[in-house]
Parts: sequence; C-alpha cells; structure tokens
Amino acid sequence: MNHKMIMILGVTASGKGWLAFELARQIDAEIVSVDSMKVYRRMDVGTAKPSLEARRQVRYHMIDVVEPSESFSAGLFLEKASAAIEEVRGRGKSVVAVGGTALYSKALLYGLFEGPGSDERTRRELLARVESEGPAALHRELSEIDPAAADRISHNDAKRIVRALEVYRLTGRPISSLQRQFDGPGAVENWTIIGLRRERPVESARINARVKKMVQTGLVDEVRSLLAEEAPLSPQARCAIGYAEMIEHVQGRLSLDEAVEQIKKNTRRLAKGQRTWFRRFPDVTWIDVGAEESVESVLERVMQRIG
RNA sequence: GGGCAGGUAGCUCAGUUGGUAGAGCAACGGACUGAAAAUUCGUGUGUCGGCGGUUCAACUCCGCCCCUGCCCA
Repeated sequence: MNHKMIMILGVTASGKGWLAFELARQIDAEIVSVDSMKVYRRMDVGTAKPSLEARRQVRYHMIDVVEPSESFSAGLFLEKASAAIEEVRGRGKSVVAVGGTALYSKALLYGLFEGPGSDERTRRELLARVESEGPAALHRELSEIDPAAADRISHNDAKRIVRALEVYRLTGRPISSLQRQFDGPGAVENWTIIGLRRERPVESARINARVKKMVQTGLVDEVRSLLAEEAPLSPQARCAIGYAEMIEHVQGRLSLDEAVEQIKKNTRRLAKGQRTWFRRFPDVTWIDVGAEESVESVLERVMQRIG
C-alpha cells in the first residue's frame, strides 16, 4: 500500500527525465510521460526519449503510443494516461508523471471538460472560413453566441476561435459554460508536485548543449528516414521542434547551421512558455538546482520532500 | 607613422536643417480546457566610444584621445 503519485515539472532539458528515472528506481515506481511529442514512434532523438536501457529498467507509459502519421490530442492523452495510471496503481506501485507539456499535466490534475473531441468535418469547414473571411469575422460570430469565450480569446487566435465554434455547433452550448474543470480542486490533492528550476542562463546553456548533442547523435538521419516513410508525418508531428527545422534543412531550404540555430532558438521559446505555465501551477514544491549539482544530490532533496 | 571609413539596444543597423533616439532579429512578460514543441497578445531593455568646447539645447557641429576595419608607408 502507500503508493505515491508524484508529478515532476520542469522546462525542456532541465534534467527532469533523469530525476524521474532515478526516483522511479528508488521508490519502485512506473513512469508516465506527459509529453505531446514522445508519444510518436520513431521520433526518438529529437524528442529526447529515455534510452532503451532506461526503459528496460523502469516501466514507462505514454511513449511510442502512436504513429508519426497520426494526430494526437489532449483528450486522447488523458484517456490513455488515466488508464495507465489505474493499471500501475492496480499493481500497487507508485506513479511518477514527468513531462513538459503543461496542458497535458493540467489535464491529469483537473480533467478536461466533458465535450466533443475535434470533429474533422466541422473543423475543416471553419478553417476554410478563416482562410476566406479572416479570424476576426469568426471571432465576431463567437461573441454573439459566447461573449465570455470571445472576451478571453484573441481575435487572431484562429485555433481557439475554431474550437469554440466547433463545440457550440456540436453541442449547442457555449464552450465557456463547459470549461470549468480548471477552476475547481480537481485531483490536485492526490499528487505531490515537484518542480525543477535553474538559473536562466544555465537553462539556456543546457538547451544549446542538448541540441548540439541531438545533431551529433543522428537527428538529421532520423528526420530523413521519417520523411522516407510511406505515410506522411501528421501536421502535429512535423511541427515538433527539431523536426520542423531539420525538414527545412533536408529539403534544402536551410543550411545545417541555420537549422541548428533555429532549433536552439525555438527550444528556448518552448522553455519560456513552459515557465509561464508552471509558475501558475498549484502547490508546486520548487527545487532550485545548482549549476553543477549532481542527479544524486537532487534526488536526495526530492526524497526529503516526498517523505 | 600618414590617409580613409566606422564606433548608437544583446546582434545587424536607421537617425532628416542641432530639440536627450528607433527598426528587424534576439530577449522579456502574459493568455491558454481534444492541433499545445501548437496558437496568440503585449513590452525598448540605451552613460548614442571617452573627455572637453560651441549652443538655451549636441547622437547630430568643433578639438583631442581611445578602439575596429581597409589603404599607403
């Protein structure tokens, strides 16, 4: 008994993957990856997946669950991840959830609203209208049926406008009346949330080093072979950082150096967005990691917090 | 040593007839509920190389010095 639910947060390249692995071994837990890109098979180097060796030692979930040609979603994530967590708990083991996809983490903590998933036909239709009429026109339409949502969504944010209209069309209810989960207590209290944090320049330096290493360990070849596959990469998979830029390079629109610089820049931006999300997460115990601090030392500090 | 061209934001550079400065990129802050590594909103962060001079007022004009690049010795 006494199995734990631990969530580890941190920006990309913060070392949370290692920590999760060491922690899982220490407390005999299984790991649930909370990452929108590690779900794709054969996208290994660029998503910094745990090694096969690590995966032999600790059981991982939510990694390699779909083909690169498939689309994935927060809803699908929540469904599969919840099932995985149930399974782990059924074995009487602890759960360590690690990842950098904040929306997915939030979905685990609070759930998502009970509503329709994306509907391809409706969405295609609405997107066509965005093309011809511009997002502002649809935003005006949204403000008629759901002023609260329109107020919150920028008139240029085509994706959210489309989603809101889609939900209304499918359910006849304004999306703002359905999205209430994040306001309540959710399942937060079941989790111990640990955040890893370093000084900004250190985080940036780690990102640069990681990108360099990805290129050295075969990112270009990985992208080439993905492009050579029969089924084309899904829109989501192909905009993954590291892949989008390398596709430009492989197709001759960017030099290798330019692509690498772009990847570094976009990864830094990703980290920035992650910080913004995580800052507002509830009940996070932040661990300020020293520049040269060892995994063991961090692990020890985390163990103290977990008790 | 002499000549020429430059020294303005983290970087690349604009800056009209003197009225204490902008643009791109980078950076920073925010939003975010089934595409989220996506999408989107916002913000100049500056001893204008240094020291003097002219002027009500100097990034703009003058002098000296320092630094960088090119050319001539």
